[in-house]
Amino acid sequence: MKPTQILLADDHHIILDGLKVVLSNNDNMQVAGMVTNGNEVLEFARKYPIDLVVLDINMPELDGISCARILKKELPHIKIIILTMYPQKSFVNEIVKIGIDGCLLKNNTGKELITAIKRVMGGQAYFDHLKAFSDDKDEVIRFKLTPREIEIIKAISNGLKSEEIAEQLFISPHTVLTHRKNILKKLGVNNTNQLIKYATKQQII
Amino acid sequence: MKPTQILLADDHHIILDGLKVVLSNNDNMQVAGMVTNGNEVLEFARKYPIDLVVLDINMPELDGISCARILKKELPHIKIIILTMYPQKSFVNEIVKIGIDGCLLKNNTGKELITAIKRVMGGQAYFDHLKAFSDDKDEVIRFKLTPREIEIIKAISNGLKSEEIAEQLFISPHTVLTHRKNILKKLGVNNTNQLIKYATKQQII
DNA sequence: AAAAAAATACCAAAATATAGGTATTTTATA
DNA sequence: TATAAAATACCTATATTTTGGTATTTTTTT
Repeated sequence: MKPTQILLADDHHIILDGLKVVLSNNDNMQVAGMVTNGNEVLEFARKYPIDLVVLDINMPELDGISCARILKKELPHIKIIILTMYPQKSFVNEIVKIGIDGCLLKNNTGKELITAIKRVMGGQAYFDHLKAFSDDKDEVIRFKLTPREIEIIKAISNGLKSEEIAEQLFISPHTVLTHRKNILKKLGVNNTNQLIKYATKQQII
Repeated sequence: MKPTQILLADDHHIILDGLKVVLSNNDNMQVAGMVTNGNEVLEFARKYPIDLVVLDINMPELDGISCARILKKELPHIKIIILTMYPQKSFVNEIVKIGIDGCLLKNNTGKELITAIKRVMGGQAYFDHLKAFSDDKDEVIRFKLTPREIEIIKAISNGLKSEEIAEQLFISPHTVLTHRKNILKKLGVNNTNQLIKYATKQQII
């Protein structure tokens, strides 16, 4: 059987190096390429016949999730496994929607990645940390932020005050205040400080 | 020559796995152990004769920097290389003070780690990303936070208000306000929102 | 023991955020 | 084309942070 052609994507070379060696020990898997951002993933996937991509979420230029979305539309036969540092609930929704095949945390052995790849190539989904990722899916959905809200959060985290945000987005300061209220409520946090910590950890910003 | 005995410390197993394989290809280096937090590093180092530790900064229980500090006092012959995700200016000072032997970013090839280890074992320091780490050392020193200030920042990021922080630390609310003022001034940020973003990115919290 | 750094405490005014609402318009989606 | 979701806007009151000061005590370093 032809070995599974795998593309590795992570902006940290040392992780790529590690992953490569881990997978190289396996006869029916071959690392076809290693790239460091989402755009390079697309370029590579359009050019070479790969079977599976291991995608880090946080990459410069084009992040893993956005990349996966494009990839699944353009080349739906390519399997996608997301490899991330932390469980990011904010993405569960997207992950399911896009049709990503597998998800696992970096806090995991190489063996587990191999298991995941095998499972996914066999047509099954692999969400080892399903619990961590979606232990309360409804909650996640309920808390889903709108694009505008994410814009607002980013502005807040940059230290802009409501009035400045309003100017920047050409809307009324009242609207900004409303957004802020909604955001706090959705995320179940009490104030902006908690919001920023949460958003940073969840890598919304 | 006896191979260099190396202890790897990172809270992400997949990185440990990767590092191990990368180093295993080298005859005069041997991975003596792999651990996932600072306390385990200390336990291991007290028990087994290791030559060098590769330390991640961000680990649960006992972080890399604190661990290095203890290690250098207790077992000064052990070389320490810090391996971190981002250049964290806030730590440059500490790194120099503690006498850490090397520093490199995870965004780096395995080859570079091997080079670093060789260099460090040869008695030299290895700060490949010295520039990233300390392109403005004076600034870093000027901006250095006191332990108390870091405590305050953590509390703020948890969403506590000044009064609550005061209660928690058994000090006057006025003192908390003073600390907050000093922190903002030291870090050159305009408000708490910027502070939290900065602190999170720099991984002060 | 002296000097420097860190932690402590207080005052007062101005600026901002938060909490409680209601309500209309625009944009997606079924 | 209905319907739902998102974005918009406003009001009032209270809570909290931020700014600009001064100053003493404790701890650390030289």
